Parts: sequence; C-alpha cells; structure tokens
Amino acid sequence: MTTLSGSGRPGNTRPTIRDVAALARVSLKTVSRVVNGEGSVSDELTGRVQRAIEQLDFRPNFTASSLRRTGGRTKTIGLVLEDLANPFSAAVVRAVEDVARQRGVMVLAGSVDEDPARERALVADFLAHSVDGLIIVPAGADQSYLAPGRRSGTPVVFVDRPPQNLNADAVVAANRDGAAIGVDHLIRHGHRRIAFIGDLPAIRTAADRELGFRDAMARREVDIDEALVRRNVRGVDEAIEVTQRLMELPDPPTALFAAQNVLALGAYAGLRRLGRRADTALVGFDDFPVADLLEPAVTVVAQNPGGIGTLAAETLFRRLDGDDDAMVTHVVPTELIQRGSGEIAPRA
Amino acid sequence: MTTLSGSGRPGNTRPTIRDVAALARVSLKTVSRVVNGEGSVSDELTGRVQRAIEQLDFRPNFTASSLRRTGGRTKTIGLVLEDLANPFSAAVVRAVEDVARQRGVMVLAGSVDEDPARERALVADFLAHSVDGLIIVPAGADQSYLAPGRRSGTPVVFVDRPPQNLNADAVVAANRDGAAIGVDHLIRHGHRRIAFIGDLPAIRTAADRELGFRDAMARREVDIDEALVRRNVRGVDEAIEVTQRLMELPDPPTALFAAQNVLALGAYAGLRRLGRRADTALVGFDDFPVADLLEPAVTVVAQNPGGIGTLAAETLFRRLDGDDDAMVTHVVPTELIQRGSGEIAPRA
DNA sequence: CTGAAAGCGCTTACAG
DNA sequence: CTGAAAGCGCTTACAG
Repeated sequence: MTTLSGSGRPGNTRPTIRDVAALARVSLKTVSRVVNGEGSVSDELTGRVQRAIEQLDFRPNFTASSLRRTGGRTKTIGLVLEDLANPFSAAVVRAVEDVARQRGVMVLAGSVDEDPARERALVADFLAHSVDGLIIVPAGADQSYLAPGRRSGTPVVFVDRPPQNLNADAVVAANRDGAAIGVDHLIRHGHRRIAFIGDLPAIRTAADRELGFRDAMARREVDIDEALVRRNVRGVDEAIEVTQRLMELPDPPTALFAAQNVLALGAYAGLRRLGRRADTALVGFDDFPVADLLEPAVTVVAQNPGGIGTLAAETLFRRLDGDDDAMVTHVVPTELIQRGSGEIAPRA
Repeated sequence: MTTLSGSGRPGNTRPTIRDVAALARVSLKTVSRVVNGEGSVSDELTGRVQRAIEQLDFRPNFTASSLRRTGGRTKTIGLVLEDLANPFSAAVVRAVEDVARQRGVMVLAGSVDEDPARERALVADFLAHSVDGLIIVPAGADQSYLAPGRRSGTPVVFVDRPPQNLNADAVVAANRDGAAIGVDHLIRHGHRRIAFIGDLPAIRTAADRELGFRDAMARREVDIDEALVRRNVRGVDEAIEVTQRLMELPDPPTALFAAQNVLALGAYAGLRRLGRRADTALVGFDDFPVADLLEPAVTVVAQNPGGIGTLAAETLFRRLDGDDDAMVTHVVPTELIQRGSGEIAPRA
C-alpha cells in the first residue's frame, strides 16, 4: 500500500485536504465545500468525501485556512496578565474564556510579573502569532508601542489599569471610590486613627486607592496622621512587619485599611501575632478565598474580577465586530462585604 | 501616494514581506534571509531591508512561516484543564508557561468543568489550530479518541489523572500514598474513629485517596466504620452539611480526613459552626491559601501543582525533541504540612 | 453542481 | 551574495 499523502512525505503526517480529494476522487474545492458545509454538492460526492474524511481521520488545518480566508481571523486572542497563578488573573482568564468560547475563539495567555520588557515581548509574540485581539493588564508606564499594531487593525482592551500614551478601551475597578467607601465604613464605626497600607504608588491602582483613602478622610474631616500612611509595602511578610510597627507606635491606629488582598492577609497575621486581632478594625481591598473563615472574618471592598474579565472580552469582541465608536473606559463598581473585622469599634 | 501593499488591499492591513521587499528593492528571499538572520547578505542590502522593516513596522507572520517551514511547528501548546480559575489549574498553567517560555512557545488554555464532551471539543479545537503538543487533565473516562491524533505526531501528556484506553505519558500526585500518610498521621495521634470525606469516586484521584485512607487504617489495624465514609461530596456547602451530620452521630468521629481542599474548607466551617473546631482533628488533602491563618491552622497533605506542571511540560518538550522511549507515569510526592488541626488528640 | 487556476505570507530547493 | 520558481494547506474568484 502506498502513502496516501501525495507529496511523498513520511507516513505519520496529518492528512490534508489533498489526501481526502485523492481518496474521494474529487477536486480540492469539493472537499473544501463539504468541510465548510457550503451545500451545493451532490449527495453522491458529499458521501464520498465524508467517507474519505472519516477513513483518514482528516481534520482541517484552521490556521492554514485563515491565511487565505477573507478577514483572515485566526480565532485566537491574547491575554497579557500579571500572573496566571494569582486569583485575580485566574478569574479574569476564566471569564474571558467563557465569552470567547461562545464565539469559537481560543485564548492564549501569559504572565508578565510586573516587568514592562516582558509585557512588550509577550505582546510581540502574540502579534507574531496573528491573534485577532489583545487583552492586557499593563505592567509598564507606556503603551505607545502598541499604536502601530493597532493601526493595522488589532484591537486592544486594557484591564485593571488604564493604558498610558495610548487611546484605547479599558475596564477598571472603581479603585478610588471603592477605597473611599471602605475607609468611610471605618470612620462611621468611630475610627479616627486609621492606617493605610499600600503597594508601590507607581502602580496606578495602588495610587488610586490611596486617593480614595484621602477622599474619605477629607470628606469626614478626619485628620490624616502621615505616620500611619505606609506605601511601598510588598507581599505578606512586609505587611506583617509594617503592621507590627504600626501597632507598636506610641499612639497606634485603631483601624487598618489594607489596599490589597495580600496586604490584608499580612495585616491580619500581624495583628494576630500581637494578639490585637479582636480589638483592631481591618478592612481590605479585593476579596480573597477564605476571608469569611478567619476570625474575625475579614471585611473587604470586593472587586469583581469575573465581571471585569467578561466586560473586557465583550468590549474586545464588539471592536472585532466593527464598532469604531470612541474609546471608552468602563469602571466596574466594587462591593463592601461586611464580615466582622471592619465593624470593630475603637478601643475605649 | 499609492498603497504599499502590492495586492491593493485596504491600506490598514499589516505589511508583509512583499511590501518590505518592494520598498527595499530586493527579492522576497533576501528579506526572509535578513529576518531570519541567515547571514550571507551584503551589508548594503541588509541595511536597506532593515530600514524598510523599520519604516513599515513590519512584523513577520509566524503562523504563515510555520506553514512551509520544515517540521512545521507552530510554537504553541494546548492546555486542557478543569477550571482555569481554581488554584490547582492556575498553578499548573503558570508552571507550564514558565517552561514553555524558555523555548519561545506560547500556551493556549481552556477549562473543561469535568465535562467529557467539552474535553473532546477543546482538544479538537487545539488540534485544528495546529498546536505542537497537548497537556490534558482528563475529564472523561476514555481518551482513546486521541489515538489517531497521536499517530500523526502530536504528543500528549496527562496531568493529575492518568488517561484511560490510551498509552501516554502522565504526571500525577501520589494520591494513594499521600492520603495514607495523612490518615496515618491521625492514627498516630491516637485517633481510631476517623471519618473520610471524599468527592465522586468516579474521579480517579478521589478513588485513589479513599484507597490510601483504607491502606493506612488496615496497616494499623484500625477498624473502618463505613458510616464514617462519605463519598460523592461536592463543594463547600455539601461538605459543611456532611460534617455536621457526622458530628451529630451517636458515636461521632474524633478526626476527619477531607480528601480535597474544598472539602477540608467545608469540614473546617462545619466544625466551627458546631463549636467543635478545637477538639476535632482535621487533615485535608491538597493545600489551600490561608490554611495557615485559620485557627487552628489546617494540617494538610500538600500536592505540588507547580512541580506537576513543570514536570508535565518538560515531559512534553522531551517528546517534541524526539524522545520515543516507552511512555512513563511520573508520580510527584506529596508533603505533610503539620499546622495544628491534625495534631489534636481525641477527646478523653 | 464541479473544478482549474491563482493567491494568503512565508520558506524550501535550486540556479546563478 | 542574490533571486525566480514551487510549495505549505487551504480559500477565493472565475469558468463551465
């Protein structure tokens, strides 16, 4: 028995439309018609083609077809995220995937770990692979490098943080308003000495949340003791340490606002070590698993990563469908979830 | 000024190698040589080509090139997971991504939600997109559908659960041994009435963990009270309910072994509601965030999802590099992490 | 209803 | 060192 593959390549190659055509004794175009369900093929030929497909276990090469097909969509989109392993990124991917699936679109995803160079490299790789669109959590402070690509028709939607030096759609959480609501909650429970624990101010969301903290304090005319404002705190361990330092001040805070979930965890652990968990209020920004199982359970200003991802994907597909209205920034509201830690009154 | 694109398509299309060649007044092949750094191009022409590339912001279409290139690799692999949003899946993707990145390979990922039909559909989609290889957490009980694809040269590595009706590489956790170690830990702390809380026995890992539970009990000659063996428990809420039922038995267990992290969370919450957290031992299988912040902190048999993902990716790439040794199943060891809940002695 | 030719963006195999 | 032709797997535009 001879090799079915016409070009005489080794036998273990995937069958092509040419092999099917040869076996069914029809033209390439007829196979193409059957595969794409174009109709207008006689039952006789349709049958022969289908049997050949079955027999060879032929699967059309979608990538090859998109090369010539009008529009030339590859039915893939690229996701540039902070870290696929963190719950926020993971929830975004999942939500995007669900929207994409309905359209038969696959998702390529990659982590950037806050490295601007890696952001650009990943975008370049996705573009080289001809993705139809991009969803990006920007790490760098300049997205102007995307301008040429966008001109050539690849839409981009930013998530979590707005782009800089580029006019593009974005979907962000209500960082400033949400933080203000969380802090206001503490003030209404009687606190006036409220500490702020935040990440690098260079990260836009961290800066916005600090602004929200200041908004709330100003609106209620509560003085901010700058000694209680701690920025540049990274990771659980640093948050634990910072919390312990804060609580050991001569005039310590009665409440903590931790502007990120990991920092809230650190604050919780720090309070616990000092035995101050039960008498110090704590509100965190961004929910985390098991927050409700801690004691006291942790009150948070919850983001909606699933909602953010869904909206980002919908925005991207709207652009792919031809929408060329002005770029918009969607702000997804946060939700204050009261669980106990945020409702502790100040010590007498 | 005329359109640079020779074919007269609308101007906002991405420039091609042809546009570059025209602008640099060289042949296609010369552009190709420069782009691929083949050398053997005069400085004169190299310069002209590079300037044209710069000027047009040309980015080679990798997908098109792989169509003709020998080997025809697309430098993409497909990941079929349970749910991208769950920590186990997320950790696996991240680990795979890191290995793939070193080779300039991108990862396509999708969730299957324990739906066998979705597993097959996703695999078919990945294959249609010509991925170079697949990493799969199987949902269905039959992977024979992959045999034809594998014959045509796409390697597949299974993760978390071995494939059925298909001879392929796999990377799994030491479910049976790990569970036995966790249960043995409870026995050594004096427990004899130990409850087992597990997921659907149809899921291989759940079944294996129950076997491990039975192994440990048999080895120490502890009788199993079948009334304390609860299978088919799904999700936190069911685990909470099951735990409450168990603790309300006339002769309740003194220790619980929860064979999955979500079930451990439910067991913890269930004990807490009954005020039995501090006097009932609990060991969970598979670690979870914040397990160390609960009180008591939860003792677990930790899997190593990162290690599993890394090993799976390495195995896949080894196959892509031509390794055709016999298929192997790698068993990644678990680690018992003692945190408090597993070291509680039985009530007197 | 059916097919032969040309082409998608790029590389291979060959010739100079 | 350089290029013209053929081809990767498929679709388009045209002809019958």
